[in-house]
Amino acid sequence: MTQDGRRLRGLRSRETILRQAVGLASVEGLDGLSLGRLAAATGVSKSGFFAHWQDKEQLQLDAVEWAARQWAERVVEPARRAPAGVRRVFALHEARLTFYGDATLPGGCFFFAAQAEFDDRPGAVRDRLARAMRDWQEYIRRMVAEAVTLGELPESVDPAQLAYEIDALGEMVIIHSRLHDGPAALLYARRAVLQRLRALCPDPALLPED
Amino acid sequence: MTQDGRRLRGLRSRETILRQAVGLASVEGLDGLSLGRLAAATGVSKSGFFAHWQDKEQLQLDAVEWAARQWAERVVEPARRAPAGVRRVFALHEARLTFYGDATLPGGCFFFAAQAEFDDRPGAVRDRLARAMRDWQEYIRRMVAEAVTLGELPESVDPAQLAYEIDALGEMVIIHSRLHDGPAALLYARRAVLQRLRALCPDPALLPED
DNA sequence: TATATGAACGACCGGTCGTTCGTATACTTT
DNA sequence: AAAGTATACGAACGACCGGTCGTTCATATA
Repeated sequence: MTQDGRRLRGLRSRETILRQAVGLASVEGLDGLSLGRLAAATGVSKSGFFAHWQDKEQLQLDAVEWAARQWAERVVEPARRAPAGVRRVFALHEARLTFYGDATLPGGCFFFAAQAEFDDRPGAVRDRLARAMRDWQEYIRRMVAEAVTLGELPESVDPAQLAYEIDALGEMVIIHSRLHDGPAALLYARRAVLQRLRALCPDPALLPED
Repeated sequence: MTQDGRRLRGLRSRETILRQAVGLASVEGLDGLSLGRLAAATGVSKSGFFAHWQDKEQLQLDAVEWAARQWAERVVEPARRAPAGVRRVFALHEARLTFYGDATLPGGCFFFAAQAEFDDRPGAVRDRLARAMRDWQEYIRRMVAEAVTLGELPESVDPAQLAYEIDALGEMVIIHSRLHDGPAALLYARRAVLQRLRALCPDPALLPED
């Protein structure tokens, strides 16, 4: 397995293409993104794609994979630096809002655009997106359950219920900020989850006041 | 300006086309919907559309109008039968969930699909969708403010904040139910708003327990 | 040095897109 | 009855779609 400049070059452009694809897909959707426009944006010829992927769907699947990795690095990982329990739950929510606020992706959120597009379109991409959503939802639930175990949230809390609320309040920032409220949507989403957690937590001092 | 049979026929097919267009757009998006598929679904020839609309964008704008009227009839209007105040706020939320649960539109929600598609695409359609969203958000705020006036919600409530929460928790039912939770998403959304309102309301007995 | 391989290209395929045009027909107005 | 108008059609358009093809070039291996 010696070093091969060709493969290295290939990996590099593969990475470049996927990064561009995720960015563009956050705006135009994963299917709305055409190979022609992606080619223009990356400087690669349209036919050059097919040296890396056998068809558009394979590229889409790899784009989902890339976006999932980015989400793990930029949202999940930073939140792990907060102490376990209710603070980590809120840190997860805040990390997402920071990710949105930083405008890392031009369209705001890859998964929002992709899921809205594929929720009614059966196929491998939809299945992969559904899995990503399940994993994410499952992760929030686990953080909530951990907070319950630590006594920082009451036993009466249903982790699935709270996970839905946190995700919904966070995700809708995309539409609201772009189409209506502007940056205020970030504040609404932040405050909604914060006050919800503070109301539940036996020791609200663990969380910021506002 | 009598309604001759000729014009009547025109109005009828216009209505048929718009109904179909809104239904299809709730699945494939407002732009993802192609005139060819719309023609196949309505039995009208592709070129026949141009007797009613000068181009696709005009049809899209009329589709938004049609969807807004449907929303007013199926969501806003039913909620007006509930007594003003916090009960009407919750009735509004419940009417939306009923609309979703009844699967009136095959894709769940026209506005969700359309807004996710157009939030980054400047133009007349985006502006019209933004106005629809502003009106809807404004309406929720007014209902919340009314509840405050009636003393059924505390003065400390920020109507814009609460309106964001109610809309976000309701809207995300579309993605969650289709891609992840199934019907449970409806329950999560219902309970989230119900408990939020009950916690705020000085007289929780105005609202159902669960 | 000779051979093999991966990356990338330009040209081109059949098909679908939104749109235009000319035409036919049914109804309304004069 | 004649003229005008609204509805709808089929044929055809240029642009773009995803995808295939044969080829070139740089690099790696024998």
